[in-house]
Amino acid sequence: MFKIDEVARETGLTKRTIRYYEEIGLMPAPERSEGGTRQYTQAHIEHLQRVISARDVLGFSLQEIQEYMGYAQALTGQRELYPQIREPERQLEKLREMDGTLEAQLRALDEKVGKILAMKQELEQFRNRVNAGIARLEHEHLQNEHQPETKITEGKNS
Amino acid sequence: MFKIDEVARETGLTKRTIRYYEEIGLMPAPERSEGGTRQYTQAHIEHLQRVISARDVLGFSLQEIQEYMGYAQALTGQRELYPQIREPERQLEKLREMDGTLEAQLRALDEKVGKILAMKQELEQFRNRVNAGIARLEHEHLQNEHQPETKITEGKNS
DNA sequence: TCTAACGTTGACGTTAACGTTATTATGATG
DNA sequence: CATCATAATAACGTTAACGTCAACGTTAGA
Repeated sequence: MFKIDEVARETGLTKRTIRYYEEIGLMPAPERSEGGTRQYTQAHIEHLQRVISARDVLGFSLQEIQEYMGYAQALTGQRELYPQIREPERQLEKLREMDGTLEAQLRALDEKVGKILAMKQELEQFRNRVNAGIARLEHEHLQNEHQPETKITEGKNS
Repeated sequence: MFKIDEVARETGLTKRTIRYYEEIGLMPAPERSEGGTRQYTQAHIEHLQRVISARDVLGFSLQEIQEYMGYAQALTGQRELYPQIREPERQLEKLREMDGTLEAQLRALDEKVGKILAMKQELEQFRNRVNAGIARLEHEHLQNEHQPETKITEGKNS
């Protein structure tokens, strides 16, 4: 059982942010002590780390993360796969819908990876040009150190 | 030469956003007609597409994109590699600094790719579980369709 | 038990990234 | 050259994602 300050240190979030994520439903509300103090579990910390990952890495808005986390929660078993649905036909429908959503999300991730790799290539190309410039300047610098006087003293006398 | 509305259609940005990006220095200010109308070139469009990519794919803030675009601009030749610096020693220093920054950016991109792939794996795992659930339900459904009457009519007569 | 440190709940403030509206000027077209 | 769709500037509005501050309750340790 952790208090909010420890969770903040573990995750790097501020206490305000942690409460805010609970407020907007991005986090399951933790149990409270008799006095009202929030008591977090390890699962809460891991949940927050997923949220951070989605936020920072994918650049998702917190709204988008809510959808994504719906599946992540199910994945970690914090929530049942098909909760209170009794009729098997509705269950099947729901599962097929989830499969479709997941497929779309996976495709989106592939696309992102592709674009990042493209940017990487551009940056690498550019870095090569920079390195070529460095090499050239270093070469010129060497020239100037090995025969510097010749040009300067030239045409003075003789 | 494009007017702002064509640029908007090409890039998918609104006119407001295009002007805003110019305002905060995220875009080189285009030439103006005598009357003051902005006249964009193909280079401007490509520039904007890079900005969009960095914004959407990497989730960068516009501030962060400014730094990134410093290099991207040099890459497309819209800006010289080492502009008005005359002293070769300062040039070398500058180039080495750029190389360092680029290396850091490349590492950051690698890290992002890694995290995305990790998320992909989790989603794929979860999708497998969903598909297993679908298969199970479909199987049960078949059972119910092949021998439905037997149970219902059973015990009626005979 | 008392107190210092921490927690909670409002409530208002802030910043980035635009949207929207109004007013006025521009430019292609019949 | 008249006009009608566009463009520009200015200014205020909006939303997400928190920060900050005040007032008050809780908790753990001397």
